[in-house]
Amino acid sequence: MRIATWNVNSIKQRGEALDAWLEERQPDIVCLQETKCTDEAFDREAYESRGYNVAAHGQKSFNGVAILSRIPFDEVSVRLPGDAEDEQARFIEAVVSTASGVLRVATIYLPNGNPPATEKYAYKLRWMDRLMRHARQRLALEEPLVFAGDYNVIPTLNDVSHPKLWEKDALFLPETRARYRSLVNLGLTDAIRAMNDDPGLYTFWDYQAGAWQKNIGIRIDHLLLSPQAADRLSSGGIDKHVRGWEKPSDHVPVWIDLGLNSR
DNA sequence: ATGGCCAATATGATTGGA
Repeated sequence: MRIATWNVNSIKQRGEALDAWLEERQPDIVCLQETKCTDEAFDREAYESRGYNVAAHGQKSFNGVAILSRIPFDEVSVRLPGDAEDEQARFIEAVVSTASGVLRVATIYLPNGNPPATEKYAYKLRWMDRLMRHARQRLALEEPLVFAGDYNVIPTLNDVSHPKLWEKDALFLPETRARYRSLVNLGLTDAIRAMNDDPGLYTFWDYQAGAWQKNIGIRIDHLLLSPQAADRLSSGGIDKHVRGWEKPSDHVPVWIDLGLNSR
């Protein structure tokens, strides 16, 4: 069972790249962020024709998430619980059945939070608190669970090429990283770090100032696993080469293989 | 890592991204 996450920065602009990458990587389940289109405008058929079931939750212009799955959805729910007033399209959770049992997957687009001294940062921290409460509840189910997405969090010094530059940024502030640690410390496993401790693993390179050419990047796209999922983790990686394609997103896909009888 | 980008929007300037 291959599960991936990718912040595509507009699904309309990324159609060709997404097609090429699906063909190359052959994921069973894909969590997408920043689709930037309404559910009406989402071209479901393009992915259904490739064998994927589609769950989309979008809004006009910004945000927007989706899950593509070769396995039919048993359940789909949108919006992170904990704030009925939150209108931003940042969360979908789905349940699928595998030969090895149930699998729960959520796509997450955690708020950026910049600039820090504003309501935007307060919203980010509140969203992280809600995510932690939700994760605690889901972990109690003791199921294979994957929370995958753009967390907009640089977890450690090992995940950034030029830490000085991010010192005062919402993605790297001590308060942000502490919230993220609390989330992980509920019992989640950062899949990429479980397999590879090397520095220089990035998932995002800014479009500006030649960041990609100079390999100035950060690791902010993560797959967090429940113990039942982590037990089955067999491999995974960051598809860095995709950043070098024509018309790239500023993020690249990250994927894992779980031994769950589909692959 | 700031001279240099990209996407969406009744669009040619502004907002959001990270």
